[in-house]
Amino acid sequence: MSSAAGTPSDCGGHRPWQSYHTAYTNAKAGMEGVDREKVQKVIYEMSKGSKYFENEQKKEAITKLKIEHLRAQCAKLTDNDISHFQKVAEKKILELEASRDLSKIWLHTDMDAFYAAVETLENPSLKGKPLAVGSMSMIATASYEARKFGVRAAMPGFIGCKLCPDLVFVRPNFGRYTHYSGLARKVFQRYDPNFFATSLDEAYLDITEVCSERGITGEEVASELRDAVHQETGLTCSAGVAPNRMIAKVCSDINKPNGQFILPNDRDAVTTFVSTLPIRKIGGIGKVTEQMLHQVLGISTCQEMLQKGAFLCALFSEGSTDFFLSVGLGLGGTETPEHRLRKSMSCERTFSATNDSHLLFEKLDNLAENLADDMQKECLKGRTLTLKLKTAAFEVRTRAATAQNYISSKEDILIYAKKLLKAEMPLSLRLMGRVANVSLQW
DNA sequence: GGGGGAAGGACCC
DNA sequence: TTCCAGGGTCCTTCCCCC
Repeated sequence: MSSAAGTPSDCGGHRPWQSYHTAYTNAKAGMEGVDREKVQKVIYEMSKGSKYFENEQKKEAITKLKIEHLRAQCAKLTDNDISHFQKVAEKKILELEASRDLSKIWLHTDMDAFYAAVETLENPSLKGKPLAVGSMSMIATASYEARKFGVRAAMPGFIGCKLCPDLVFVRPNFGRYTHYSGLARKVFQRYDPNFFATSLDEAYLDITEVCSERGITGEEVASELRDAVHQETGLTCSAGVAPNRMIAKVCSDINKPNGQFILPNDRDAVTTFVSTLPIRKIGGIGKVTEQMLHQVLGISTCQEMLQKGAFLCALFSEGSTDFFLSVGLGLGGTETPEHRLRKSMSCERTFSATNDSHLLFEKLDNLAENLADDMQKECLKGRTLTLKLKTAAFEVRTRAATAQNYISSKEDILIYAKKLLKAEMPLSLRLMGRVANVSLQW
């Protein structure tokens, strides 16, 4: 059995931890020099045998089936099919290429280990310590000192403790983060009044105008902006500058923390950049898509999307294909999207698993109250009430009901939520939550 | 066929 | 000791009804 290193056939061998990939296995900034193998092993040892682990395996198996299905479809393609789809792909690539816009300069900023940095700023005694913002069940952000041990966001705290016994925990304090986020956004505003934030610590700025008005380069704007953010907040951030948002986001990660990377508005520079760029770096390509593209078509880098264009056209929907080929060409959004309204509001809580129906209905009552409060604060009403359940085995179920009229009160929410929960009884749950498809009340 | 509703997933921070 | 979150968006598939 001598297959190429790193191929799927390595799975399930004498080093089972190598095939156990969680959301946080992927390398992140600050994780260089971490003994990946050792970290993997700890994660695996602490996870195996748990209900969570079993559910992950079940999901893995489903992904494998999907991959098998795609491979079978691929094998069925005749030479005729392939040359047909080759033409389709070539036409599509030409169209996409024609739409390339190199006239805009986009900047993506990302605060460095934001929550952890804020906590350290507020409590200097934390400085230099491996810090996790979160709890034993989940880490929201890890400081760079903690990342050296393999600790990172989206990892449960108890595993973080095992990797780094001196890990210090701080509970998230969203009020603080919102405050500092506001200070940073004031700076962003000076460079692009229409900037848009994607979270408390990330934003996209169209700096085309500042650059031309002040006769400065994107690089100069980036360092000036990062200085200003540091001045105003005491926090550092990283930045990426590129002709579109997709690439700018990738660039902001390259010299993290407290760094920047500039890609010039030049077609060759962009295509060279994506020629070796791993597809997983692209926003929207996650663990599953990465596996599918790699294990079915052998695609690892963005450029390989173009080489396999015919197969992408043959196997995936038009929307997916357009996206994949755009990635291959290094294309991304260049126009500021219009402001979008919120589409849903939700509230969910995890608790120790129980099948006590009295307790479950009590929790439902609390959730309904919280959700109603939140909705009324923002003057929102919704029509579709979705009850989300997570069983003791980590299986997620959603059950939805649509009301005649728009609702927002606790009582109205409960009418539908109780009905949906009753229909599922009896069962043992560890999480309950609700999502309401909302519409703005005028 | 198309639109709306329901269920499930992928993905992001 | 603890034992894998909570807030979103968008997409696909299926089904029903017009």
